[in-house]
Amino acid sequence: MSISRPRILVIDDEPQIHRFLGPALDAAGYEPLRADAGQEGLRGIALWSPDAVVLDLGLPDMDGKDVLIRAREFYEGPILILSARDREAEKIQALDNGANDYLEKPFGVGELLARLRAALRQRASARAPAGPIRSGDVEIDLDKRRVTRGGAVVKVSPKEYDLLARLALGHGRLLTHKDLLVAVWGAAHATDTQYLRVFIGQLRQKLEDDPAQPKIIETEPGVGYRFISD
Amino acid sequence: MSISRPRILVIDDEPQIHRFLGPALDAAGYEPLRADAGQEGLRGIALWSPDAVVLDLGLPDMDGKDVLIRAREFYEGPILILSARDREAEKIQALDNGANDYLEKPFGVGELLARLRAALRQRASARAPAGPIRSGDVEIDLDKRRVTRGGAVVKVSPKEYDLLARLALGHGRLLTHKDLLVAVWGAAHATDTQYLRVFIGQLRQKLEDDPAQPKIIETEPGVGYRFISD
DNA sequence: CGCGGTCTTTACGCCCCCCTTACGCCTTGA
DNA sequence: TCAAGGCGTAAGGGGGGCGTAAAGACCGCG
Repeated sequence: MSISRPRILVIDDEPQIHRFLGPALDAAGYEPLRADAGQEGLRGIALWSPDAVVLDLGLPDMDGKDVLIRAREFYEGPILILSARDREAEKIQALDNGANDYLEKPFGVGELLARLRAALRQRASARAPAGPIRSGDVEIDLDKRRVTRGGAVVKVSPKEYDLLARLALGHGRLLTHKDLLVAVWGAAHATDTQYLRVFIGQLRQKLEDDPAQPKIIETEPGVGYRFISD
Repeated sequence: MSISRPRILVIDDEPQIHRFLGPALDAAGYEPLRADAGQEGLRGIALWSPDAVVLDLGLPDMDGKDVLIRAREFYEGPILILSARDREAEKIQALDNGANDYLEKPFGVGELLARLRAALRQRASARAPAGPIRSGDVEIDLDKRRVTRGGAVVKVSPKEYDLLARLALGHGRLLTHKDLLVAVWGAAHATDTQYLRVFIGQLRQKLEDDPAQPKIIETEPGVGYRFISD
């Protein structure tokens, strides 16, 4: 059983949805996260790796269907769809695109929470272990959004933290340049690998014993980077 | 992965439901099983261990809610609830009693099938992912994109890795020169077999005990190469 | 308006990866 | 026995990716 509360990312452009869903999730023992558009939502999934996602299909910047498809390329957790429309074809399409459930608006918040519980239940065993991620004397506490080294707090800028968090969530898996760029800078900068070189360098200066011989953030030439955790 | 068609048990006392759901499931590639009452349904789950269950809450002999609870004592597969009533409290109760999904009647058969696919899908993806591929003391972890030999990490370049991964995925099958060249270098270099000789040689230098007597990557003269896995 | 921190952009040297060429060995068949 | 072709190995050169430094741009703040 994890110590921290399950994180639920709500992707919706309507403020009133957030206004009543946020407190409801909070009261039900979850930690609500908020995104108001598709791009922001995708970055939220990549950066925070929530335990479940609630996605409204009607978004201002991109089609909710595409958000779903893109999210499924790297996210395996439960995704619940909200939609005002009740066309059956849309339901079928969403479910076949990887959605776990589909609710029509207006919906009862009790039903939403119940469906969320049902979706989380079957993923319960597959949940990522909570707590800080360690690599040598470096600790990354995703809940507190804090990085320490040998117990002392390391000052990291927002972008540095986002990049480090995304790497740490990989758990030794290789993350491609594109993965990292899209997660931290958005899809518009998916090829600006120079950003990565600069920020990876800065992180190594702050975290590695010998930045020229990195042991925490490894380079996989031509492909990407990986975070080595204990 | 089962070869036979997924078995779907439908527990419902209304003949017309079976009459149109049975053929629909059959046409969608499933093997429909039928039960007309609660007791019979529970026996069916225990005897046939279906891949999923569709359960109507309105049954003649016992409350559908109790069928659900009893079923969950020994059955872990997906259970979809059907119900004529649309009381939210009933939905919540059913979902919290272990149901995976809940549909109100009347429902579209397309939606039911889509929700069934969604429920079966995440069950399939919950299976353990394939582990690393082994050959002697060499391990190739396709998930982490990492190659080790006797536990130590082996440095491989992108092209070397692509080639090795393609070979390893063959699982002992012979892969022709053309197969490998197209996979790694693209169709434009489908005849540059010298590329293969060089890179196969480099891989053998890094992986084989005696590169002159290869045991991991075998040569099939004039045809191609094969990867020998345990 | 000035200032500090952060992000972006440019510049540059180094190293490694990929491709290429060369050559010797082996097998095959005339 | 000799020629031919496929295979394996070695070595070098060109190009591009990587790391690093540092300057310029863009904030929020006082």
